Amino acid sequence: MTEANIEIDGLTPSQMAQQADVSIDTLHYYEREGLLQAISRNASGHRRYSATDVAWVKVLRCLRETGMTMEQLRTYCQLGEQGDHTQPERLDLLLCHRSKVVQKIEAMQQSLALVDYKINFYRDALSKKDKQ
Amino acid sequence: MTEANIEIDGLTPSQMAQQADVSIDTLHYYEREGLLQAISRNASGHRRYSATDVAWVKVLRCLRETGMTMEQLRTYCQLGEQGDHTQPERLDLLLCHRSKVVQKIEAMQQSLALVDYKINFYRDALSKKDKQ
DNA sequence: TCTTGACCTCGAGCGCGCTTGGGGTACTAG
DNA sequence: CTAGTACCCCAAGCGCGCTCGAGGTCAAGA
Repeated sequence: MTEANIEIDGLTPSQMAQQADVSIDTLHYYEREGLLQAISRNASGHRRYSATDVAWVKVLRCLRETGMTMEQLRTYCQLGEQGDHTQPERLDLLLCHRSKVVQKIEAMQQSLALVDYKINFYRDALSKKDKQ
Repeated sequence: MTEANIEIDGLTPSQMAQQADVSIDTLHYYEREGLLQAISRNASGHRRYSATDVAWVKVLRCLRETGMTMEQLRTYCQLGEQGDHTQPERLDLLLCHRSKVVQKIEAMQQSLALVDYKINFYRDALSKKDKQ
């Protein structure tokens, strides 16, 4: 396939994997787990991903990397499929996630402070040694 | 054992677990993995932890929670045991970890921005619906 | 004396999020 | 016609960081 008709045909699995920065296996896994809906197929049954799919997988990765579990992600997807009337629940889910992310960032920053403290300790110790 | 002689005898495993906010199993695991050195024992072979042990486990947890692997933690401990001449290596290890933590915090903040974007999207959508 | 409960050791098991292996199909270039 | 490559599906496997279970010791309290 040439690059010319990507917009019409969609991305091949390997192109998609590259664009979304995940492995093909992970894409299959997400599909199995209900995180990706109705990926279109070409005549020979091979997947063809759309630009929307790319964007969605990036969102999924973003949520995953900030600690959202597969379970929660599945819930979020299912709510999306049920239509606009689930928006309040989706908002709740995101607010809940948001607060966890904020907590994590704060925890990381605290830990960073300890790491910095230790770094300074070693720097001091080493600079004193140098002087001797 | 009364609380009176903790300073002399050290903390029991359950006291230690509570203080350091980890399970007894985790303490044993860390010991097995070489992250805790020479935990003292009482006459009947039961562990008695010192205040230093508490502090050290807290450091370990802090590093673990910011993504340092058991492997790296083990290296760090082993360097510590080898004496002061390993301080430069320990400093390197912490600097390396520090930069990873900074990266993670930045990634989390980026993800947070996306989550906020989506939160605002739902809020807008819902407030528009309310007006109708 | 008996029970209870906290501790001991060792090895196996678990949960999560992928990842890999095996066996098959389909299109393309030489 | 053949080889190569990209894909398909399914089920099993893996790596990490714990966590649990079984079977035993020990000491205090009823």
